Amino acid sequence: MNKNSKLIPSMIKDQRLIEQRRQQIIEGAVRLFVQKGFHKSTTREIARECGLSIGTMYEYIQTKEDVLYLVCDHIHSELEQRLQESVSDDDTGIETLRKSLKQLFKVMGEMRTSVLLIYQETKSLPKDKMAYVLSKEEEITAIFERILEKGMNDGTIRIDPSSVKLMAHNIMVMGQMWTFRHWALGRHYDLDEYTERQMAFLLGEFTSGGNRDGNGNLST
Amino acid sequence: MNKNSKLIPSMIKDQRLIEQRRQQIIEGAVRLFVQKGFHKSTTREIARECGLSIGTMYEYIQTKEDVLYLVCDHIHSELEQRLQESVSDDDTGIETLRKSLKQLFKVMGEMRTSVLLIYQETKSLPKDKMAYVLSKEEEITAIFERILEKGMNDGTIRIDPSSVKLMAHNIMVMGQMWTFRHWALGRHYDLDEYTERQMAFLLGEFTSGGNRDGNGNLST
Amino acid sequence: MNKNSKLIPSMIKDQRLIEQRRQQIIEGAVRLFVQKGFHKSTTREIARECGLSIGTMYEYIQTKEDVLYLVCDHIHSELEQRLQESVSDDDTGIETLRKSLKQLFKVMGEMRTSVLLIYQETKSLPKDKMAYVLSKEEEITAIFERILEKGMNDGTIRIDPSSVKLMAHNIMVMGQMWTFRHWALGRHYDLDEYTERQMAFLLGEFTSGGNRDGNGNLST
Amino acid sequence: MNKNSKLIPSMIKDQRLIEQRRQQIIEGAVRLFVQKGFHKSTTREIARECGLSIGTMYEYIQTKEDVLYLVCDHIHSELEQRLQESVSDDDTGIETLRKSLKQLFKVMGEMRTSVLLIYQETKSLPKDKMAYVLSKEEEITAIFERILEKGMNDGTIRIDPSSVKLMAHNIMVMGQMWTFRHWALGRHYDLDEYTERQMAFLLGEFTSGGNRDGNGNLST
DNA sequence: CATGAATGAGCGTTCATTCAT
DNA sequence: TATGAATGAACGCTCATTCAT
Repeated sequence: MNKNSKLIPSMIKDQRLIEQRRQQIIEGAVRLFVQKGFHKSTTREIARECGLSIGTMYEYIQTKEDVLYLVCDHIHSELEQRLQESVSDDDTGIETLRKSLKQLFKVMGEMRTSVLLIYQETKSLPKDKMAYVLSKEEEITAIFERILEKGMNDGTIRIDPSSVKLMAHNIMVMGQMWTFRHWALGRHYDLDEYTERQMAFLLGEFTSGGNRDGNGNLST
Repeated sequence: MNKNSKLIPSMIKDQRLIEQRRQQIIEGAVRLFVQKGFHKSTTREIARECGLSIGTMYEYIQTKEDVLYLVCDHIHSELEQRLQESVSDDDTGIETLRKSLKQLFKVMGEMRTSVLLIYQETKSLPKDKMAYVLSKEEEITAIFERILEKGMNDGTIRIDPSSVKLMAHNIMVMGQMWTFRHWALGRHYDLDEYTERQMAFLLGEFTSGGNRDGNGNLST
Repeated sequence: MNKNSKLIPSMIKDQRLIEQRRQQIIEGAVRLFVQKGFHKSTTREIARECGLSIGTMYEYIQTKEDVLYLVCDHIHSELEQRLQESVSDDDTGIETLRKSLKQLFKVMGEMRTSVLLIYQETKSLPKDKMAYVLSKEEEITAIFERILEKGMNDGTIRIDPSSVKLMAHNIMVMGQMWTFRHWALGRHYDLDEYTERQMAFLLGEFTSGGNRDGNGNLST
Repeated sequence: MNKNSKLIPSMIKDQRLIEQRRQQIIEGAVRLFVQKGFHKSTTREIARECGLSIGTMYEYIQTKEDVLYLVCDHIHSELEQRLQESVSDDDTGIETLRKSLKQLFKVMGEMRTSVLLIYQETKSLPKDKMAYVLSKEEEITAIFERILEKGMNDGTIRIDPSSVKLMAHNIMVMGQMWTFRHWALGRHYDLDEYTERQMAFLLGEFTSGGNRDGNGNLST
């Protein structure tokens, strides 16, 4: 992608090759980082896992942190794409929400370890790259904001407008929770149970109104 | 504390001194880790920040990771204690919940950077220490489990019994969210708004019943 | 050599280069260890003496102890080879013994400081490496066992069969003695005198019979 | 002993106490050094093993190497004394030799690990202390020189006068051999066999004459 | 384009020794 | 005399990065 070409200069001219090699790097690095974490993985190990020589790898990146950025960006992209897939213009707001939530939990189940990875290692990114990754996180969150707004517009979702952003974040966090609290949640719930319960929790809020006061009472 | 004395042996005999120096280490390390993170802080920097020589610091710990454990354990302890403070036997379940949630968000506001720290660095702990820290995290979560159960027993909270654990985790995560999503949330909400909205969200669930199906509809 | 490649892994792929650099390391290390001993030599000093950077040196070894092993093994190999050279199938047993003893003392004279080195530092080797070095020491000793047996078979050497092993060890020790007692012996004897006297001592035993009892009397 | 008091100054005035504490240090240190060697034993460990605090220990020594010296000197003294015990003016030369050799091997059997210790660690002593220890080694060797001379004078031992020193060293080395080659010798001989064979070897030489030429032939 | 040997600053950790109490 | 907490120079070793081939 062009943005990466700008954020991460390469010594190589052939854009095709860059794309291909970076894909290799991402795949190897994800495998390794999921196992050992970013800090405990050496550049040599990353290169070996990618099937590249260390010298060749460095033709396509500038620093080890670039690898982490590539990885985070890739996972985010996959996440975004798969969430976007579940959104259809033909559905009502609540219907879209229902489908996208299902998809969210499904995807979090399937990408559990890699989502956990970006969750834990984003902070190791250099300032500029981190800002980029966080902005992507916000974009993904915005998918849910738009769904909520759609539901508000078509009357299928009731929610205080100023809470839309927050609820979108809540949704995202409930998805990620499955990855970063799996050590505890996984002992008590399987993904289906988790999905059903969290959806009930969220959808209850959106259908009952979200017009409650701080005490949980419906405002009149 | 005795547990630390067992988990982290010291060369020093005087228990008082160990307690005092470790407190020094924790304070210095928190300051530094919040600024630079665990991995980018060197042992020499930690020692300097604590006002100890590197040699002296190592009389009170065994490895750099021990410092991280000390820090995590300390923050957890403070967290637990402050949450526990807000729990009174005299209140009804829902009342206790309301107070403890208020306290949760208040504490997360005040300890934001240090809670974020343990949140991000726990994974860098060695296996045995990490297990210990996670078990503490579960203990804290259990505070909310007990509150929810109390409310169920006195009829002030309605919730599916099998969802108690999950909701306790949801509560904890909503608290921590303020620290790890503050980069986004902080631009749109202040802590009071955040508190009020999240409490409304949670208390709505608990008072309306939690007897909804996966579509958010109240079961009949 | 293959055995070293297995005992001491290297990060470098080119076997030629490994051989060459390890030779460099051995030469520098012997020079240094002879001067200062193993413990007082730092890895940086070793590297400097070898003409390598510390990083480069560590591409060819894993630990400082590996250097010691390389050194011990090299000296042993040279020792073994030079002793083996003096053994010819065409000579009688006693003749072979005479020649090999001469060679032994000659070599001990020429390799005095380096033999002293392995003699003093072998004990600093890690368990597995030490076992290997000691087994090599036994192999070298076995050279003399075989010579004695040859002489027994062709009737030129008389010795109690059960003393063969011991006498082989005695021979080896008389060789090494020149290195580790040189501080005293060297003040009274030169190498030629030492050689002649020790040979007379040993050969006297082997020609007169070795059939004496514990009192030194010839058994009848 | 006075010599130690001069070689190793102490902060303490009371000579009795010095003697006693140093005995403590020697006993603890020998135990430790035999197990782990000098270099791998820390001063803290030595102090603990002696039942002294590190501070107290340092009141009676100046450096860690002093401990090694104390140990070497002590073992040497015991060795010397026990050898001296076996020498009686009433016996003939050959008789004295026979008894002292028996005692030598007996003592080497009993003090095997500690003799090995001084044998391996003497080289780690600082120059001046090492010279002192080596001079002690020579003194002990001189015991055998005197025995051999006695036998030459009373006609019970035949040996080339210029070989006396060498044979005394040979005797000493045959004694020490039991300690530093025990890893190999011990698999084939027990101490009694070793003693008998080595005595036969030595006594054969001394009774047959030692008047052989470099080829082992008796000179006419 | 690809390679991998070379580099050295910098890391975590140790431990002989001191000295205030 | 006895103590043990404090010290910091120095150690062995790592690893991201470079660059000659």
